[in-house]
Amino acid sequence: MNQHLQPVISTASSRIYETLRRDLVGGRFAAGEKLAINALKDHYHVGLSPLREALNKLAAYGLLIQENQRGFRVPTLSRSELDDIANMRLELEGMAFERAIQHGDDVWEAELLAAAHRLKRADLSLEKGEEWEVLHSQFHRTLVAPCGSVWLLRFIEQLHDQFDRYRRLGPKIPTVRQTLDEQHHELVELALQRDSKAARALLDDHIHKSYQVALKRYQEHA
Amino acid sequence: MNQHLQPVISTASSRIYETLRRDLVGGRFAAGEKLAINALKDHYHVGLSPLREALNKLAAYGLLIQENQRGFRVPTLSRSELDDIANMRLELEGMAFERAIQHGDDVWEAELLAAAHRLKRADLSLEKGEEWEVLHSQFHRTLVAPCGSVWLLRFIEQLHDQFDRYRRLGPKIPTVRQTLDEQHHELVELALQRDSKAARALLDDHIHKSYQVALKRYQEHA
DNA sequence: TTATACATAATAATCGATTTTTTAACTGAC
DNA sequence: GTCAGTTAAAAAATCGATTATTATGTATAA
Repeated sequence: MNQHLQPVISTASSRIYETLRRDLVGGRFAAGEKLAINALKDHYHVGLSPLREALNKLAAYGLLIQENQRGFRVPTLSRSELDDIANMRLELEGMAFERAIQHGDDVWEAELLAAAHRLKRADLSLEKGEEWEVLHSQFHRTLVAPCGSVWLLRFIEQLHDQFDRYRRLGPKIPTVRQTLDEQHHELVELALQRDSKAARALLDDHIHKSYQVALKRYQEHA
Repeated sequence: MNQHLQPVISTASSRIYETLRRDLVGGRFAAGEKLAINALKDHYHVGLSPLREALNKLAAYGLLIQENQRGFRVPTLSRSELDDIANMRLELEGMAFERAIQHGDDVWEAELLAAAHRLKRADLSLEKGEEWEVLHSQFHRTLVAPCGSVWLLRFIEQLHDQFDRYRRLGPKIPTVRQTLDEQHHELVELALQRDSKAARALLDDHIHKSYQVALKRYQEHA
């Protein structure tokens, strides 16, 4: 069932990479903050070499800024960047979703239903911790998975991580969240009906509502 | 004049990164090849730490494949991936060019003309070495620069590097190349006239012709 | 032969220490 | 007091060596 049995073998470097990625996306570092490498080393109990390799990867991925001779910083947040990210999500995820609806087979349909179901269970618990976040990412990944473009999927993944830096700034807003949760199931419905047009429209709306949430977070954050 | 006076300060890590990026894009490594880190270390005269940091960045960027406990490999080439990359270029560069034409100011117009002029001088010399490649990249970067989206530019840059792994597989084909060279000037023309529609159509054609070249290279490569 | 277990060589990953560079603190002249 | 120059402390980058893992070779048994 587990499609990527890759990380059975892990290295210190790959583990700390994944940990730091989660923590950066989850907002456990302040935007603009300069990372004290030695402090990180102690905090995460890793050696300097694997830590630096992870930081280099995160910088290439866009979750850190690297400046020669002065280490690594957490990227700052800005309204204009949030707009940029949300717009790119609209374009790329819309494109991918339409293609996925065209190409997705019955295995995909089953995976979609499964992903939506797992997410709904987590929705109900109202305890939206890291586990909900994982299921939520997984759901959106599944939605576009059979789009046929490896690079498109890669870019979308990257944009999601960037977007979540804004969305996860503050505490959850239950009322808006509920609408968004309901849309997940409607997205599956339209996908199964192969209604590209309506599906894309709903996804656009979904991303736009998420954007409103993220923007609110960002503005209340200051 | 030089807008990014950033890499005045460089580190061993950033230097070897840039060198390896160029060599990977320029096809100086065989597709699928496993990199012998020690050999690289000797060949490029760098230490292990900066080399590994560069390799990690290149893997995150997509120019290398990293497998835990078994180092780094050059990604293989495939028809389907070339198709994917070319399609994504069509979508993203088209989008970016249209936006650039909407937002670009008179400074952009001047830079466009300058970039096209420099490229033409290199075209004429028929000696299309690394210098031509740099000017060519710079031209295409300028074309889309004022599109307003940092992330879009980032993705396009990445796709260009990936595309060039195919385009630069074999020797130049003068006849096709000449058509492509001429299109560069026509692209500037249409951009200055702010004719989004025609400009995008020509860019589509330009990318498509480049794709044909890259595909030929790839097929003759085997 | 073919397969399996073991030993050996090669390579990747990591550690601990050193070197280099930047940042902060200090000093004295104006 | 402020500013340039100097020194001290901190941090980043790099090196050389060690450890862990994988790949290779060889001998032995089925």
